[in-house]
Amino acid sequence: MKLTSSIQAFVLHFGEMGSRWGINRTVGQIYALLYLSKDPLNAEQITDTLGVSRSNVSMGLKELQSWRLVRLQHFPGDRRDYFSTPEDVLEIALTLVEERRKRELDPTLTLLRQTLMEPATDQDEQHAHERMGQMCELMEQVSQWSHDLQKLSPKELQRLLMLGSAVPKLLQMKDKLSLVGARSKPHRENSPD
Amino acid sequence: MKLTSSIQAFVLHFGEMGSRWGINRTVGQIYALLYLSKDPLNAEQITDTLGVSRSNVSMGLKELQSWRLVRLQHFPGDRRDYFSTPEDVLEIALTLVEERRKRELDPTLTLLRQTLMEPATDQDEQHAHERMGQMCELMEQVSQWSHDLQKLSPKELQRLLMLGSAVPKLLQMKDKLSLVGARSKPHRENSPD
DNA sequence: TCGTAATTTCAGTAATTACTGAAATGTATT
DNA sequence: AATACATTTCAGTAATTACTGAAATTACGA
Repeated sequence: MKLTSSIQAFVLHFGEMGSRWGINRTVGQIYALLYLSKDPLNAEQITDTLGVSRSNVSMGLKELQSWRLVRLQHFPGDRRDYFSTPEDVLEIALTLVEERRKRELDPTLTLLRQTLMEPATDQDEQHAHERMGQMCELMEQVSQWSHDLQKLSPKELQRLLMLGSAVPKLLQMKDKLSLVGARSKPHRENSPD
Repeated sequence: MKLTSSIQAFVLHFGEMGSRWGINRTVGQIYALLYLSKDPLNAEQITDTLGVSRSNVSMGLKELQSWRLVRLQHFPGDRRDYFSTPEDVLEIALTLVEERRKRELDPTLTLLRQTLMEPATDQDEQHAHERMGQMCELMEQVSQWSHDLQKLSPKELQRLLMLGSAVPKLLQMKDKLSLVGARSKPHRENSPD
């Protein structure tokens, strides 16, 4: 793929942002390239375009696959692997949310749950456990949000995104309506599926 | 501060997760310690507890301040700096969302807006610009969400968190209501402030 | 303004992470 | 089963990031 100046700028930028996003430069650049490319690319094409080693591209593609951010496909009469990104940016974002939850939240959630099983032994630990409990509760909720997001249809997601700060207004509306057929405080506002 | 086994486990865990969260081990450990501590701590106490160099703690605290994740305070008759984290985990989470937006989204958004000002020169670039446009739009929306979140009261935030997958149901409700006093499709569902 | 305590800076070094090239492994074709 | 092509693995090296200790700076009280 030809690197016009604006495409190159984007690719280099993704390389630089990589470290902030928890991936390395090459992985960032590979992703940027695949994201912009009209057609799927094979490893050799990526190698040539980016000017990095073939093995580096191989490792980068494996990493991107572990994030479920690229798709592997084949063409008849060609046994090389071709890679592409999903068309839909919302789908991409959803994958990103899910994978970051797994990597950045779940391990801590596991530790917190384990730790909170044991009773606190002294004063300091008492307080520490309270704090861990608060963090745990919040992380559970965020984690649940992430799971719930995955279930939404693209349409619903798109609407949710556009809502923005209008959400609290919706909540107010809901309150007014609830006054009619009111039940006593439910712990969680989801009705069980 | 005494490191009981569960406190130590938490501190070490935060150190290890640091690299995934975009901070280094020491910064993670310092934060964990401050988060769990009942009272504010000064740099020397942190140094002693973690067994790292005084200068490392100094740099770590600066980093945490740049994230706005710790607060500096003083006690009468003591000129050392004492650090603590906010009580409210929701407030902490909000700060985190805001700072990550600044660091992980805004630079890319800036690049995309700049790039999309220029017209595409050829076929490949044409397609690339369309893709950049899609990404830009999505990032604008996510960025706006982040901004909007900052404006919510703790109460509203708490309710929003508990909503989870019930949000689409709310959307449906809204649709039904909107049928009454319906306007023609607004581009964004927020009413301007 | 001098002395002392606290903090920051920074050059040097340690530790970690990223990348390369060569060799090994896998896979389809003849 | 031999060949050709594609991909992966991995040891060695390069590059980056993290950490330390000493020196410099800052802030305050005498």
